[in-house]
Amino acid sequence: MAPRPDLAPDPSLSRAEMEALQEEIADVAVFADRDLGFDPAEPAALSNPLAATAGGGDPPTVVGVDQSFLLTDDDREDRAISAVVATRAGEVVERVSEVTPLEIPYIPGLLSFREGGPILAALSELSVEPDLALFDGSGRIHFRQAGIATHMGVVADFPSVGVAKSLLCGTPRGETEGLAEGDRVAIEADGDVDAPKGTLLGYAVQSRQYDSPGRHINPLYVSSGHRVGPETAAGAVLELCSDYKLPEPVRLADAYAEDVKGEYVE
DNA sequence: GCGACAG
DNA sequence: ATCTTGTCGC
Repeated sequence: MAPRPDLAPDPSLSRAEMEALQEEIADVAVFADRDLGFDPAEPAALSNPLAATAGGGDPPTVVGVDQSFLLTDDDREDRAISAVVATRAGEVVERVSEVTPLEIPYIPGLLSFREGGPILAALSELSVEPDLALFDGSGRIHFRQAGIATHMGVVADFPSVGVAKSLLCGTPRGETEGLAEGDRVAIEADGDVDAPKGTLLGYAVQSRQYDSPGRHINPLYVSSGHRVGPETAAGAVLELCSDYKLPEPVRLADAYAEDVKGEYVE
């Protein structure tokens, strides 16, 4: 495979052109493990220093991507702060951020056309090569199987995973309320998705859960972005969650994006 | 017309 | 996403 800058999100396209581009993205995307820089059977190498060193070579580089926003009255001068944090065996090795003007409003299903450009701008400042990139949003769990994680993975050509806090589309194969920590429930294609009904799109993943009843934490919705299969995606996210609901790289990117925003306000 | 969806 | 106080439970 190779990077596909020609498929980068262009905010000036018409809605129909955006949707057509997403169909093309989904067409070239690989929703299975391919050329991974780590062993999917040993996800511990992603966060555990001991397991990471065991193999002999360099520990895989895992990056988390997230954004914060500077919103205005009329949403014509909104800016996005994109943050990327790179980790290796659980340690931060690099972080970059970029402030970018936003061209279009948020439209469900077309998120990557609003936020994708800003994210690519930040990624271009990164000096390390990601072995895995985690995004705040959907991957294959998308109407046209081309969520922001898939779009970014295909354009930059690195393994990517979508980590969403709510379900965009698709149907869980079972109950997703009050799951136990480590549980996963398959999300399959339904009539709203451009894929054969029943196609496995991803998993509801319970990364954290309270011990006692009463209150419960909602699961994350994890899906393949590009070059990662659904099981590996779910396993990687669980491995990368230590003490919080979000996988560490994404949590760190979220905090960094908030920090940078703080320098523009208050 | 009804339904309705990441960030 | 962002704007915000209090409040529940460990």
